[in-house]
Amino acid sequence: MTIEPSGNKRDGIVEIPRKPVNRTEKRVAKTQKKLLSAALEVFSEYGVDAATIDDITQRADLGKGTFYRHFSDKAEIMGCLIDQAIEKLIGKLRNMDAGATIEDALEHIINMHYQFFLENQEEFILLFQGRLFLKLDRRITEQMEEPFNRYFEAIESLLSPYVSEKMDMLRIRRFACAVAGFVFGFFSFAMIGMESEEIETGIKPLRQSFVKSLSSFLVQ
Amino acid sequence: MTIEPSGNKRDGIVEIPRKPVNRTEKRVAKTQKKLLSAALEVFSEYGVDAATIDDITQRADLGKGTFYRHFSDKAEIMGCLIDQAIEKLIGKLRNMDAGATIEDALEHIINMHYQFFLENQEEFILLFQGRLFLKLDRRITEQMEEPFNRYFEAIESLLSPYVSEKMDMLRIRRFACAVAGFVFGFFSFAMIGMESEEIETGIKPLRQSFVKSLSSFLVQ
DNA sequence: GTCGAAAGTGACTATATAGTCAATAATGAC
DNA sequence: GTCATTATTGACTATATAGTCACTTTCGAC
Repeated sequence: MTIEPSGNKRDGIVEIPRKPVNRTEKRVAKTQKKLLSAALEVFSEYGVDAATIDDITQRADLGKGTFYRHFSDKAEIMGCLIDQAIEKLIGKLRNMDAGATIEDALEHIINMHYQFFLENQEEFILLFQGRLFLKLDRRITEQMEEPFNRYFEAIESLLSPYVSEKMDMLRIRRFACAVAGFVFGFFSFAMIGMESEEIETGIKPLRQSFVKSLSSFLVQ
Repeated sequence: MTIEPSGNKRDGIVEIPRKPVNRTEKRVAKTQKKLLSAALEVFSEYGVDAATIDDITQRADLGKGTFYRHFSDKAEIMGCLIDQAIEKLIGKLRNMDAGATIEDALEHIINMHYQFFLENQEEFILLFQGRLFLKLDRRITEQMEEPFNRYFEAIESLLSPYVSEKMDMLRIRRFACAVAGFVFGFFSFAMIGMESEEIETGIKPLRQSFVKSLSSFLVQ
């Protein structure tokens, strides 16, 4: 049983990860999972750049060689984590009640981001770090942009029912940027001087205002 | 003439940087400036963690030892840059026309952020990176938080004239977080899929809506 | 011009990290 | 059980970076 070092979802063809059947496959899956969750912890604690492979394998309680059997380098495991996090966030966005108004839809989007932020602070930090890779290194960026585009597309498809035919994709993209920016930005800045409960009570009235602004922007 | 390696504004007492008088002082000032601007470039290109001292000194066309004569390490020069950037941003915020309405004040805040973003993309990236140091390493964080607090206070003092007496500081702080979050977040995300002109046309209607919502939030 | 003091230099050392690989352990097929 | 296959290991090498320091250059006082 050989593991393709770069055999993850990010290489064009999506690999169907069929359920592990025997002990070896289970062990491999368990090892990969340990590595991924250790990397997530370490990346969000120290930052992606500052984190070392040794940090990851020590946190995972595995030998260093094992890391290189599963991932070719730090960028690859980072890519997998970004993918995972975005999928989780998109999953939350998808399950929306039918027959919702546009305000409902917007509330839903913001609430789901908030929930994601509360439940997955490490992933939240990771996504924001990933976001900022943008200007940092073009090579990593291009590899990174694809999952973010899927994220924007998820927001767009949620909102397209409410949007007039004439509104072009660019306009919706702008809108998605604003939502993502507001939600991520608010929580990011809120972290500086606010306790968790404060964030909750603080975001509520702002969220209402924001929803009003955005819906009037969309239907205009 | 001796340079205190940690003799910058960040250590409690604010040092008055009197104008250089002789050639030596001019040379020192020039060297420091070269180091700072090289560091700014390098940090925003590669990321603070990934950037090395050699990157900085090579970019500045100076010997490595010179760096250590002016700054004790990377964190210190980073601190100076954050300070500088925040000061620049606060400076922009301050010069507001007297007799402005609350909508004017909000517009002004958002416009100044936008201008800062356009004119100082490197600083913008740096501040956002600094912002995220939060969860990454507590030691660096505490050193970092002080300028961000000054930033929040600048926003608060701009808005306090319009706010009812009963509104407590915490509430205003929340508001400042939301504004900063929205503006920084929007631009950060906008970078992913938008050209510069698109950002400008994209932000405009959102800004108007946002201002309306926020002012009603403040005066309520 | 001379001289003392401070700024600037870059080769050097010490250290930390990435990535390798020969050896070991676990597993499945028979 | 035996054996072939493959996952796992961690000591090892190669390399990159932080930080130092003896030396050179620049400057100002006289």
